[in-house]
Amino acid sequence: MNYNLPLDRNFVGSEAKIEDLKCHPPHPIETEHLEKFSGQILSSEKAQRMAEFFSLLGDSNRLRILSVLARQELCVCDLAATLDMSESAVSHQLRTLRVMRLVSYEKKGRKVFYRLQDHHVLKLYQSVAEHLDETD
Amino acid sequence: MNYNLPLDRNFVGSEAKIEDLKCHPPHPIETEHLEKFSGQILSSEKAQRMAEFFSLLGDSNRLRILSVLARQELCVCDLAATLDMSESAVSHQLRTLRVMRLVSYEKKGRKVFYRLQDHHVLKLYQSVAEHLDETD
DNA sequence: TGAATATCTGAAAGGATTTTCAGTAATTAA
DNA sequence: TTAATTACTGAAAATCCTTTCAGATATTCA
Repeated sequence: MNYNLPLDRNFVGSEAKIEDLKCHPPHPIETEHLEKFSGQILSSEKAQRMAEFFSLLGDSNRLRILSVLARQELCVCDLAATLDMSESAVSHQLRTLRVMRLVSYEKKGRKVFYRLQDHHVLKLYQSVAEHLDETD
Repeated sequence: MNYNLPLDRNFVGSEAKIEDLKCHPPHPIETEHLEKFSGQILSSEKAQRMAEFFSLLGDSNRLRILSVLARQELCVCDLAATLDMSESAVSHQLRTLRVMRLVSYEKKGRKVFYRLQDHHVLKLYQSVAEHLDETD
């Protein structure tokens, strides 16, 4: 991703109630403001857990794995062949998805079949897919 | 396995070819199934765009920035003070959020006030927050 | 039994991302 | 006008992630 859009520095400033928020001297006024809703700011701990969840879906190969498993359960080697990934890479990603309880598995002979476990992600997936369709 | 969700338009794909599958012996039953769905796998291009979107939410500091902006617009230095981040780090993150059109900004004097632009993310945000509350 | 297959694993390589650092520019205050 | 404040930026440092590589184990097949 390349984010190289310059900020528009010729922005026409509008009249504002700057007295509401002043950074200096060290935030006497807005500190009160911030305290008012500080109890509603996402805690670092919860932010971390949410970020981990979103990050799970933040990899194209993991998304493709999930999209295939949404259709049918598959063994590792079929997943690898279907997605054109190495079996080792697929296995590593499946472990991540396994640990985070997004997929479950069942061993059959020397193969291991994986399937979706968390159907909640499908709704997120669909929601974002539609969103991207809209804004394109 | 079909979970009966209208996902078909999300699966624009051509990557699954039965002859690519290399499990030995190839599974007769699964192979038939795969053929049925082979045109519906998430394409690499779309997977990439979806992954970029999810990755945006896959950082705890970006999530905390969004959670604060969900309550009120704020300038960079107040964001930095509130979130205990350097102003530079906040500025870098705001740029990515800006480029991806999740926030907009307005310059007032020497301050730049940021606010949420894409309220779609709030729904995703709340959805995952609730999900994590459930499963804890 | 020995060979082939399927999967998993840790470590290292190779990338990508995030923060810090140092500097610049614009605006305001003294 | 000069100093202070606010925000942005590129480059480097520090982190984090993903894949490859080189085995290891278990299962099936001939």
